Amino acid sequence: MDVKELDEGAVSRIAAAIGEPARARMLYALLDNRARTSTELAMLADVSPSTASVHLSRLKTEQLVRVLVQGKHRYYSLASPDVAGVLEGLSVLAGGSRAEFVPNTPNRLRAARSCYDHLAGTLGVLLYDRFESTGLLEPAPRGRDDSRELTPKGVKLFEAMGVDVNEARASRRRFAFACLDWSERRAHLGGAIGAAFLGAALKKRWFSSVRDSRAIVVTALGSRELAARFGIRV
Amino acid sequence: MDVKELDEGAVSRIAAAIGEPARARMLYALLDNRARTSTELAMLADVSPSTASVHLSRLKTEQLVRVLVQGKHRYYSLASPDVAGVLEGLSVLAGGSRAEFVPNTPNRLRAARSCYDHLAGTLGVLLYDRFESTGLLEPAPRGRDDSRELTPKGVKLFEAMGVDVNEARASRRRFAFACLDWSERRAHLGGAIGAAFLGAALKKRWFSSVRDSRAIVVTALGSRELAARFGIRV
DNA sequence: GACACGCTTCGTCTATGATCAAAGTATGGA
DNA sequence: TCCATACTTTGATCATAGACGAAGCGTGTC
Repeated sequence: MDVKELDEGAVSRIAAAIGEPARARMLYALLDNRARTSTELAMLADVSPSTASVHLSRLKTEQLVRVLVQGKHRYYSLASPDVAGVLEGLSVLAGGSRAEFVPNTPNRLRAARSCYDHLAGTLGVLLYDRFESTGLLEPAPRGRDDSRELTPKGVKLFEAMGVDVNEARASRRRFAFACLDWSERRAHLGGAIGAAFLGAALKKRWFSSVRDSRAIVVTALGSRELAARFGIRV
Repeated sequence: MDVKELDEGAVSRIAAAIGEPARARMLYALLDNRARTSTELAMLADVSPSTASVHLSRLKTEQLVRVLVQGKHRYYSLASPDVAGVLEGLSVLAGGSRAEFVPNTPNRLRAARSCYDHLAGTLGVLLYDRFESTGLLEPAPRGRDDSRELTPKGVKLFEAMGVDVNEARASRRRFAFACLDWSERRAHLGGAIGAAFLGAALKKRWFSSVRDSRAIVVTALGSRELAARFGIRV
């Protein structure tokens, strides 16, 4: 705990805000990192628009969500990765005693997990850093601050490993963005291209997902290929 | 999210259990990793014993606490490090917009934080592993499963760096135990000796604490001393 | 200006949960 | 066996919060 005395009142208000089933449904609906309108969230939470409005007001007051007003629409999204982290932590608790299976492989090979459908964790962060430092990834010329774009070199290498970059680009979701990793406190690659990368790596058996877990393991083949193609040693 | 569909009902019940101020006070009182009796928690939460009993029953039902019965006493403690992690996450949210100051030093020098009063985070885990692998730390011959003991070699090295091992042993708290680090999912050194180690390292300026944060930075001196005395490179 | 849509606010009703005192149960010590 | 202590259970009371329909407000389109 920080030296400052904790305000349990603030903590309990936040927890209570999450603790109402309708609000919980709204928050978890926002975990996919998309903004949603009040009406959408009302439907997802299975409450009337007026009820949803009051709930969203409460979530906003507790700084769990933020709202972007565009004309008559109000787009709600999670306020921060910290909020996502707490929701994730709570979902781990809700998962009960199903302890995560930890395979008997070296830790460095396991320090990854999937974040929704892309790679997070220590490995995800490492790969993101290397993509940027080796000139495969760069800030997108326009769009949100965290938007990213593949360089021509990056397109080439991703295509070479089996990622259909154009398909990822054509996707309705964001192409690439720096998804702040909660546990690592740094960014990993989110968006359609992040998902495509993970999908291709799994398909080529560079990575292996651990059963009943979001943990991702790098295979021996994956180590070799990442070193040879991307200059990344894991 | 795991492939399995999340049970928002379970999540909201857990969050609601935390969300009542009296229960929140009890949970945070348990964050120091000590077991406390029902009567103690009633006082800490400022409610009557009967109210406390009902609240503790609720926390037990949601698997946030566990109870050890000894005679007529019931000792409550947090059920798991995951629970502590969620409480920590909620306290971060409750801290509001006071973003953690991130100094412009290499990440590997910052990957540590204090857990209560001992060292956690990546560095804490690394040190723990090295203490064990270099024969400074071993499972305690008796006591709880997670109890640890310094070997004679360990005592010598800790004394040499300024840690009063006997004072730590005489402390009313546990001497040493494997404190499961939530973010790293592995153990770091908890207990009086863990606190003494961190205290000595700070005093000798091997480590430096980051203002307004629980982050701990390894100094250049610290890197050298850890390498020379413990064979640990960070 | 009129109309439709998205969303908020208001008023009301109902269910739920926190509270404690009193009574009950289990344990330990004399 | 009796008494004290720790804790639980029960019953009653009260406050709070979630629910929605109706009305109101702001925005966009024609």
